[in-house]
Amino acid sequence: MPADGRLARGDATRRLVLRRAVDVASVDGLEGLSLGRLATELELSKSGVFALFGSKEELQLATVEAALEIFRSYVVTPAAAVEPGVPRLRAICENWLDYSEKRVFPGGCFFFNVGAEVDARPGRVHDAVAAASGSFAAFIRETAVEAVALGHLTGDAEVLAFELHALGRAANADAVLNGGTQAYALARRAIGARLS
Amino acid sequence: MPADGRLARGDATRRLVLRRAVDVASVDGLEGLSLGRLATELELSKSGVFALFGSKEELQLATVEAALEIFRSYVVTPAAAVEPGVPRLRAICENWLDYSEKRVFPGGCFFFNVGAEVDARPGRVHDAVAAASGSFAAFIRETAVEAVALGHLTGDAEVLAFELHALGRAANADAVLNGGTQAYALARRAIGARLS
DNA sequence: AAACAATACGAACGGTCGTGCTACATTCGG
DNA sequence: CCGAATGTAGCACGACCGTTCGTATTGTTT
Repeated sequence: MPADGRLARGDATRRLVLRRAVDVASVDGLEGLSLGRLATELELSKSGVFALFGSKEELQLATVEAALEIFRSYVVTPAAAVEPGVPRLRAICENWLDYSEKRVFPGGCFFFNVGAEVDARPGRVHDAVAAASGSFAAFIRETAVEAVALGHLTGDAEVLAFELHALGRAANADAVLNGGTQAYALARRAIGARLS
Repeated sequence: MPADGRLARGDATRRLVLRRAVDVASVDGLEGLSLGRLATELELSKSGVFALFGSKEELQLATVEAALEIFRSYVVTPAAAVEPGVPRLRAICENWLDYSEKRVFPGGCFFFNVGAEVDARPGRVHDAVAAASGSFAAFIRETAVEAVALGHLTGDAEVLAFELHALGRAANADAVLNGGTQAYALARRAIGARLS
């Protein structure tokens, strides 16, 4: 069962496809993903890629899942290892800004772009993206609540979490749309003021 | 020249098409706009719609222009009539949140969705969207600078403008993606704290 | 060794896309 | 009133889409 060469090979191709898929989707959206394009770029057959996922929607869902794993490994997991309260809050914001600025995905934050794409369209893809986005928002919120409980901060933790999340996303949006890094500097100043 | 029945008819059809186009694009994006779909929904011929714009890119540019006019009439123009400084800043934020919440465009803020779609793709459409978005950001920034100059507020006007813009967009994003109006309430609380 | 499962392929399907070309009313300027 | 300009329709095109099918290959299981 573990030493199954077929599954191993299939998984390797799957990973290859998904690595490309998340990059494509971060620029052209999940609708801009096309089986033919992926197959051509990776020198695979279109039907082979299709067979790997079963349908375009399944490919989209797998792409969201793959992007979530990358996002977690860059932003959430390292921040979760930092001591609770304001230090962890700072880590979340800084990791996220870095993740956006370094273009872990070439189109900027994957979930920002894809979220805006599917926000007004019902379906399983929408739900998957909303769940991923919501779980990150919850992580910020819980950390903010903790920071207040620990006496690191005063005020409304929910509003603070909303503000921090908003500032990061705005920096990503402005930087990707207009180029330059000025937006990140503005966000860092605003976040710093909120967490001092 | 003014009493040109042909041009009048052409303009009327053009307006008809664009009104639908902005609604479609706010949900499905500028790439989701298709000549065939617009023609079918409006009971026109595909080639007729095509001839009206000359190319899909021209249709997209005209759609952005039409959306900008609607945006201005709802948000910018009424706010520009309010006395400068903090009152005008409040008006901008409140008009914008209303514009998003009332779903002037069915997919939420047109420029938020379309901006995320074209942000990482070069071209004339990208430039048009970036210019529109930038001019609104500049309007907020100038109003914030004025508010500081008038002594209504202290602090960094650029950062403040960035924060206000960020809070509005985040409210739009969360509300459209997850439903409900809680995000607007959070944004209003945060904006109120920033402008008191 | 035989039966089976999974990868990957090439070819083809019906459909939609953007884009031309042609044709025909309608309405204009002279 | 006539020729030109214009709005709109019909039709066909090549390209690409997601999907299906048949098939060769390869690894696993019994």
